[in-house]
Amino acid sequence: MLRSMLRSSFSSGLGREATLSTTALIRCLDEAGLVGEMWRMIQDMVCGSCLVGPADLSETVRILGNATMVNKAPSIFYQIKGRKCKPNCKHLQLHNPDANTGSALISALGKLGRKDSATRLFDEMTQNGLHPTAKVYTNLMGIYFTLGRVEKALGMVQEMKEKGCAPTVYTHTELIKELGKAQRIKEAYNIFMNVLREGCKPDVVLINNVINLLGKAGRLVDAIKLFEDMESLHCTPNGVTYNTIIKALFECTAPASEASSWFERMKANGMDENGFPPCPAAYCSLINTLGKAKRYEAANELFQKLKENCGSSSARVYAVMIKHFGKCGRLTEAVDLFDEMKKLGCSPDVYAYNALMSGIARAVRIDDTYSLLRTTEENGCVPDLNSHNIILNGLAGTGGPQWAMEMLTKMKNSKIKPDAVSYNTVLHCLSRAGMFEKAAKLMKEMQLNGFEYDRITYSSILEAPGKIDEVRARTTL
DNA sequence: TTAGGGTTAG
Repeated sequence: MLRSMLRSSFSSGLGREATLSTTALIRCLDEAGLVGEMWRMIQDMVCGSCLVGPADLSETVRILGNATMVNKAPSIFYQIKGRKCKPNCKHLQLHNPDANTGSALISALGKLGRKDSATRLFDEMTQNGLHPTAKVYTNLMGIYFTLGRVEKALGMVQEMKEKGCAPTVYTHTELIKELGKAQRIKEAYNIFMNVLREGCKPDVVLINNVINLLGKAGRLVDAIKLFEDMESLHCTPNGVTYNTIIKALFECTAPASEASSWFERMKANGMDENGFPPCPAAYCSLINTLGKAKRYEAANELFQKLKENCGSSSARVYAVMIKHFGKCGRLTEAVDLFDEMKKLGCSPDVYAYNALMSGIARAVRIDDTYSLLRTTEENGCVPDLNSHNIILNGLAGTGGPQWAMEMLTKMKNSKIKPDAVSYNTVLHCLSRAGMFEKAAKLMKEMQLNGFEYDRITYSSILEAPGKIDEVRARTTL
């Protein structure tokens, strides 16, 4: 019924009004989640005879870009532009809707991974006399960063300034975040200081980003100083700010008391009222950081708190906790958690299975590991390369070089090919057994298959002989 | 459009 209603509305009018109503209907279909209907409607619009204006085109591309149909957006853009929009383009080019279309399309192309098309479209837009908005510049800058073209990205900021387009807080945030990722911490921090000096008002997201990169670089003092400065910058710290600081404290191996005093401070600021931290992602990150620091009890406490506050947990955080329980030998608790997640209707994914499997393999229960691998498959979860490496490691531990080599051969003949981790695992096992010739041969093979030796490769083969001597020394005593 | 989530080997 809806479809016929839409159809009649579409065919009843001619020209601009009809198109406008079509766009409105497309928007409705999008909001209602009727993706199939929406797509048919758009195709009707494209194939029909009425003119599609830049505003409609812009809106359509935007909807497609935001919906899961991002890959359809460019083709629609070019179809309409080529067939219908052209006659109007000359005088419409300087209109905002066309700039918006280009902006939406650049964003869609970026999401699609078609970065070269995005940059080309940008050039096309500027050559046609369109003035890109700050949003477009920021978007394109992000694209250059992901392409690893840092200087070109920085050039975008320069260019926008020269063209009289003022960078926004989004631009600064993106710029500082990306420079941080590229390990150019000092530069990022200087840019932030310049932003302040130039009188641009930072917001809490920008500051959180700066705190985050300072913490990651081990500049804890600067990170905390910035936190203290927030009040004078008229920014109120939120849950993410506190989490970022606390995470930085853990990563810089600050004393536990210092981290808990920040927890208390956060609670005192009312962050606990609405369920702290504000979202499970923060918990997950903190739990993992605590586990890595071998502070398993603290990790478990936080995990329990997450369940209390959010009612349920995601498979991701379960996998993290299961992994850490397995690592510290608390296998029973790992298994209990695995059962608990199933009972609560949170079906384990390959990460959860791998986490449990590695715990079981660590406890040298290779048969159980195998049976878990089968269960993984039965539950529609496809074991991946990591699952195989976990089994390989278990086999190497219990059955020695022979089992390890057998499994490696099996992997080479199967769909899931061994990677550097697989080779390192077997190399370690061979060296431990004193089979250095075989190890040397395997290293050659590893290199031939395109895997470089890394720190772990060397430590695997070099530490093992030392251990053999230890064993010999003990037995001759 | 902007911050924060998990895999294996030593």
